Amino acid sequence: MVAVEAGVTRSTVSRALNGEPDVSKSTIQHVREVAARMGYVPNRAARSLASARSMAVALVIPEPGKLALADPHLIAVMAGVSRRIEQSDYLLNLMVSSDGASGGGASSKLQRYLASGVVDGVLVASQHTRDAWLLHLHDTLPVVFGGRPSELTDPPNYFIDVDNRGAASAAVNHLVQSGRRRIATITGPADMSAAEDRTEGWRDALTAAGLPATLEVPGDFTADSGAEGMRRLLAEHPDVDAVFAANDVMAAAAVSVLLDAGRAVPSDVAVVGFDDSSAASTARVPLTTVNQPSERMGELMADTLLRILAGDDVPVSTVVESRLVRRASA
Amino acid sequence: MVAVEAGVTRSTVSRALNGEPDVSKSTIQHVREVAARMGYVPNRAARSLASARSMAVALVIPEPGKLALADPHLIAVMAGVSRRIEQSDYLLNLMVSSDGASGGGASSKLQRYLASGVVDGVLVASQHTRDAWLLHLHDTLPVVFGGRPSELTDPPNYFIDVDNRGAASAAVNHLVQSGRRRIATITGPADMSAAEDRTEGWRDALTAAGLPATLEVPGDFTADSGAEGMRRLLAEHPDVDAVFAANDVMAAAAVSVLLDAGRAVPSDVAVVGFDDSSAASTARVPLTTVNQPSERMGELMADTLLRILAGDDVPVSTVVESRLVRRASA
DNA sequence: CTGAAAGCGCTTACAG
DNA sequence: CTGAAAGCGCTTACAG
Repeated sequence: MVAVEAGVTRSTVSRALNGEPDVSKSTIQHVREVAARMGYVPNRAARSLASARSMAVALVIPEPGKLALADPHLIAVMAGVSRRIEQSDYLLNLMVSSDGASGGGASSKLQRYLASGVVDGVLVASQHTRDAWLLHLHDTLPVVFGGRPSELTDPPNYFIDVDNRGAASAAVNHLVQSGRRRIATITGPADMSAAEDRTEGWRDALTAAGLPATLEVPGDFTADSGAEGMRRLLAEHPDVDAVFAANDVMAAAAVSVLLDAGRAVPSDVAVVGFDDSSAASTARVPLTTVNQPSERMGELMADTLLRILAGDDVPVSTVVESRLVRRASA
Repeated sequence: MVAVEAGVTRSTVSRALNGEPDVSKSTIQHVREVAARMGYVPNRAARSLASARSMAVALVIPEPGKLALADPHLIAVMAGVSRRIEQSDYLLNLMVSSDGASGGGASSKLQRYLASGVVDGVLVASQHTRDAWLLHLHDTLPVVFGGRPSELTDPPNYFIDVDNRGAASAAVNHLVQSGRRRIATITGPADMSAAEDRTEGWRDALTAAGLPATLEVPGDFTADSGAEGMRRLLAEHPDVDAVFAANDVMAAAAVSVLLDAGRAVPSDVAVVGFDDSSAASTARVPLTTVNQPSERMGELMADTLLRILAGDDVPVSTVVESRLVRRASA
């Protein structure tokens, strides 16, 4: 520590720079001036080692990079997380895991990283049942999930979410109210709670209306799967008159397929999405969709983690408002 | 180090785990087994401190989070970087800086981080002249830029790029060849070399064709600026018959404004974009645009940095191929 | 309010 | 091929 040249010991310098309570104002002032003049920046590794805190948090996205970054909702969550963390003293460590298989290569690489002390806390952007190990990560580190984890654990996991089931039900009910009778759904990946809940909501609304909940085709939140799902619906159920897609990306793709097949949207087939992400407004027919405050949710995730790290008491789950946004597609 | 229980010293454990050359096969095997059984993961801070290497690299995006993550080209670059780094032993540290001002708060926070030894190298996703300090970061750390830096420095900076000027010129020439005569441009931010080069390319093509290069309105790569630019062009030059937008996001927004104004695309006004990002195919009229292999460029950036870190000799600049992709808009 | 000293958990010349 | 020892650059009880 060259800053010893300020005329005090390293201990004092350390304390002054870290703004500890019991240091005289004048010393703090002086030390900081000298440090600034010398362009001194404490070595982070040494600091971590000595203080047992890394002052960094990880944002884990357990999806192959390509997929993760193609989803505008996830991107918005990231933006929110990034914004909130930036305002803190913490550093953001992005970790996109391309594992795929259960506990495969990349995933265990990820596990090793998280166990190596590089971060003080973890944010999980989306979780699949195949990534069950994430559910127990909180035995080691504070963790906050975006979206309800796939399973309830005993010490529960913190999470931020919307009422997926209720919101989906309201969206489908809008279709029912506008006179649709053959309402299909293109689902999200079966191993994610948000997707499952949205399908349940679709079923709820149809059942309540006395309509059959049979037109269900699987998707995985990607545009390709949305297009494929829509094609299949048209082939197998040409009389379909409405589609609830579990996210906007799939809804936008479905709209494209419909238009290309000569079906008018919404007059022939109405389409509702979920997320109200950028995909909703740029779709060929602007989407009626469920607004989910994705960026705000990212901020809340980060904020919750930061508060846990600060030792505050925070609620285990935070459910934010969602609402149906009416545009042209339904 | 609890793994001393393997019957050897810490030194040997360290060497075995790090796969150093001069350790007997049997020892390596044994130590690794014991370590795996005990779930031992070396502390990264201690390792960094002792070895003077962090085994992490930073991806710096000197844009406000909102902006950065709204640009599909940058997202693709990120995906490429992430993919390549994932395959290495390095960790990816994402740093989105919202500074804005010259050397302001967030920017100096960023500078401190980079100086604190958290990373062994830096990737810069996009650079503005206002971020001049980035140009000299290579005095301290290996750095690779995405896109030619705004200024030539003496020890030059490494970068990956496309021939923005040539590609833009070819794109505009396509408009000229198809009979357009009043060809406007909506530019990117004036403080970025890629934007400047694309405007030059537009000018080149018009000059070569003996057409006036006067219809130039400023944009900043955002959808809003593209829409605003298009509105302004329509108001001030209602006879415009083609537009070269410096990126797809602006081009897609321009298409929307044109359609809403009752102009047919491309028959009334042709539109060409740049990037061939996801915005090109999802535009209301699929965009004719300059394909830039964004994800590949991200991979190359990462790969170049990794090779520098490995001590290899690498070329200062790598220019990848771009090509005009014809779709419906021009 | 400030010093002197120990220690965080590894790696790495230096011997052997 | 492996040990013993020093040291990486900080923080933090412990005294005073």
